[in-house]
Amino acid sequence: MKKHTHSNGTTLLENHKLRITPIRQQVLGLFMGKPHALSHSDIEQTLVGDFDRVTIYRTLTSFVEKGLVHKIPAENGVVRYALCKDSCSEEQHHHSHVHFNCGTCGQTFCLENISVPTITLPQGYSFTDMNYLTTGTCKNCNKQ
Amino acid sequence: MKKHTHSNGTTLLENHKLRITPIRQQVLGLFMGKPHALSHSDIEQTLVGDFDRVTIYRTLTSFVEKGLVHKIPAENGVVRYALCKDSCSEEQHHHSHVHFNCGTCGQTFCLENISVPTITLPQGYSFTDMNYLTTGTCKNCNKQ
DNA sequence: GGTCTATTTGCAACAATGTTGCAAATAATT
DNA sequence: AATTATTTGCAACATTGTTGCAAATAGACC
Repeated sequence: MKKHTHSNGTTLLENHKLRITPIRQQVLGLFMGKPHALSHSDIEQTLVGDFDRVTIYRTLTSFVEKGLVHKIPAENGVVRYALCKDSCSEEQHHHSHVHFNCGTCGQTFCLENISVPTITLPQGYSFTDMNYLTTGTCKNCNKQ
Repeated sequence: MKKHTHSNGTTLLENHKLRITPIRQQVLGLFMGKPHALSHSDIEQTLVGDFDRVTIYRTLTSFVEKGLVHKIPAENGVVRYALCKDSCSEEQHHHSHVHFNCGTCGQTFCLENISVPTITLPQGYSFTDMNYLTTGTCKNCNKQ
């Protein structure tokens, strides 16, 4: 049994000062329905109905700008996006969490419960964000 | 006064079972002459003489395969490459070190002296590699 | 409901990045 | 110098991302 996420998504868009449009609702729905990060082409292939490639790019850009999702670059250069857990806004993103990229299924997950260990930067360096990307085999793929 | 790195580079190529060719010597020379990581387009713009784009891609791929350099994906999806410090080979890469991307000059550095803090993955996940990418302002840019 | 306006979308065109197949050139070996 | 496996250049193509502009539309106001 699947819960209707429509109203949640709409509220989420409103909270982040984004106009409610069909493509935004549908893209946000995809993110809410999947446990892993999505690439532009994932989204392009999954969307129902005819939406322009450019519009998908702009949708993702607006989501990032308003703090709804964050970008995750993979080892091979593929850029994926995942929902920000909470309390991200246009002003402040703080999604310094651990990402895990499975070499078998290729999917990327946010390990929300694991906090990123901090490091001490060398003298002179200042810090704004950090990204901890691990590669290996995920729970599901290890079962088989 | 600049030291000739030609012979060092040649030995390095030989050690990694790579044939000595003009483009490989020159690309390796670029890496040895710069403290920061280089992207494909950095290399394309800097190389002296006419080399094909495709050949540069293949040069970088062979360097990665043989453990001479490693890939570093930046936040925006740009892929850069940097020399492996030492003891990387075709069989084993272990360049789990910290990368720093400066938001001001845009350059990426390997912070060789800082070891990557380890984390405990959730039950069921197995681990092969990790990559710690920090963003901020580098030493040079902070001076100004 | 209808009108207005700023935002969003689709389209076209383009730029950048990365890949593949194949023939010619060349590095290393004999 | 001859041989052979590797590497290079070229052409063609695939994917990914960007920009400008006119048409469509979401939200606000009456």
